[in-house]
Amino acid sequence: MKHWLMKAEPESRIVKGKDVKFSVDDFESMKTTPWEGVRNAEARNLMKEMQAGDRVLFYHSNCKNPGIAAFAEVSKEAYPDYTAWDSSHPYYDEKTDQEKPKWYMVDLTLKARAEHFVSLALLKRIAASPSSEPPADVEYIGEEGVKAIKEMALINRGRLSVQRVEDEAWSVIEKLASTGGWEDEAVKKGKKSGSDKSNAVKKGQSSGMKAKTATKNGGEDSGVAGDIPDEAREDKPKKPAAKKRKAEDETSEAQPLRRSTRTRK
DNA sequence: GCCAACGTTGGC
DNA sequence: GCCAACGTTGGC
Repeated sequence: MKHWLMKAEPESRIVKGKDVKFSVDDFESMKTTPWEGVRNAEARNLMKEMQAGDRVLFYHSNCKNPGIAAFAEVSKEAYPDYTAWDSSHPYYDEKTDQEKPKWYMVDLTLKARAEHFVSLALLKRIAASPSSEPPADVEYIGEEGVKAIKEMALINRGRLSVQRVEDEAWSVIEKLASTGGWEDEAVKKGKKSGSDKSNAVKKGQSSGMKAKTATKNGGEDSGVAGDIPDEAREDKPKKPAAKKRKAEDETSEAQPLRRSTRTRK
């Protein structure tokens, strides 16, 4: 079984007139969701490698408090991302069609929220230890744990929205998420980390990575308010729309047309 | 909102 | 195939 990390944006964002927001609350309410909208070749190729049962870290990206919010699993292996040929979809890609799908997605099923939100700030703080000696508050991860974190793509390859997570890193994250023990630097309301275990997830969403538009039923935020401590919530103004990434794939399929990003010069 | 890092485009 | 210019990601 392999492990992965997939990014989603917890904050609203309008793309082509639609809010592609998708929160963990939504994820939780729908249980299983297609991870549509990935328009990056490397990320797509990684999704094609995923097997049913593989475990996935659900990551909050591009928000005030980025980090790992939940655990999920691959419930359906790669299949064509039909949103690519839906012209009304935010991530419509005019260059592909059903005859030759270029983009793929998998289905993910939420397994559990992280009891303790594992923030990027924490992971970076751990990774910053020159000696690989773990910080005192998370000393239970040991030196090996520090080394595993240092090697995470999340730390050294920031822009990849779908990444492989090595087994050691996976177990360190699991340990952190279930044990806690550090001061959550990102918490705004003064909540501590030790006592509450639900501080983790709040809303997750995907955007640059997965565009989850369809399923939102309107009130995602309201949904699981119960377990969501406010600290984790982020509210940023929505960003301008159309910013999605659409990297072309270089790898496998040949793509006849590529959108030129630099045409506007 | 700013801007660093990094991926991609596309001229040569 | 190299690499400069330019876009985008995404943390801060």
